Amino acid sequence: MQYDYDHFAADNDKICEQTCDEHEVSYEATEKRRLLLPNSLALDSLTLFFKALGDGTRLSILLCIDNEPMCVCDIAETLKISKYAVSHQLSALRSFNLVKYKREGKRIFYSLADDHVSDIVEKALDHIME
Amino acid sequence: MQYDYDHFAADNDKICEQTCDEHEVSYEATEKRRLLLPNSLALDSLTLFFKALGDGTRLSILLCIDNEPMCVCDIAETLKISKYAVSHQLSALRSFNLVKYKREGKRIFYSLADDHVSDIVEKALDHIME
DNA sequence: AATACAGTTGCACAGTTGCGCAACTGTGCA
DNA sequence: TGCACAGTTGCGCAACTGTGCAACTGTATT
Repeated sequence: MQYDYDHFAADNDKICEQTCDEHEVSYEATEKRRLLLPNSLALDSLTLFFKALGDGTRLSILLCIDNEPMCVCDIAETLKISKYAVSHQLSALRSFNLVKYKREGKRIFYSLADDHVSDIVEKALDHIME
Repeated sequence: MQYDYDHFAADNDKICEQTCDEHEVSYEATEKRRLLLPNSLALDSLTLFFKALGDGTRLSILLCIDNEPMCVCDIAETLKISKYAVSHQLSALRSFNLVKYKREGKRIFYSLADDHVSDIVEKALDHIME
């Protein structure tokens, strides 16, 4: 997970030959959608958000701790993946404010940062199921 | 965009030493959530769905054609990216049933396959904005 | 103090992804 | 039929990503 905020700003100039005639693109944006114009910061945040969910390991970790706070060790055990993978991905999710955590003795319990993730997963699932 | 449906099934066995004691993970899944157990097919579809949205080019294409159907050429012009990039990414979005299209003369007009995408983007935006 | 366990992190590397290019298909016009 | 435009696609490469390993930190127990 890298934060390529300048991915878009880069070389907008040297676009190859594209000569479609009519460019009266109306682009009537809604209030919110106006924030998501090309190259906007909001678009980048949104991309990063979906990118965070767009990985099997991260997504199953999120679903895993949605029920109840869990420690790294139990997450690894439940999902049958190594503690290294879990820890790496939790650090990615942390840097994204998608999870919160608190230490209890030797264990560190992770849980979802807020309800948005569950909501969005739910909605996405509706889409998948048609 | 690759369809690594067996990514999870692979080597579940050789997990490294992880010896956290209590594994009474209750896992009280909701009706829908039950579909998303680790290694399930639904989880993979969900991952692929978010992966599709987790790219700046694809996401801005989707937002672009959300307002009105657009041809490849105009999308490229509007977003200031090459027609190759647009075409490659549209093919990814197509293979995911996120867009539909119809030919009109030489042009091919792309539009969103359904309303779910807009909804989900809207919700995700709420999350981003806190 | 020493030991053990839970978790993190920098590095390395295999695997993946995005897209430019050249070459292609499909459509319409002269 | 030939040409021009709109769009697609296989290949290749640079850039990125996921995770195992070794080495580390933090906490608790002896």
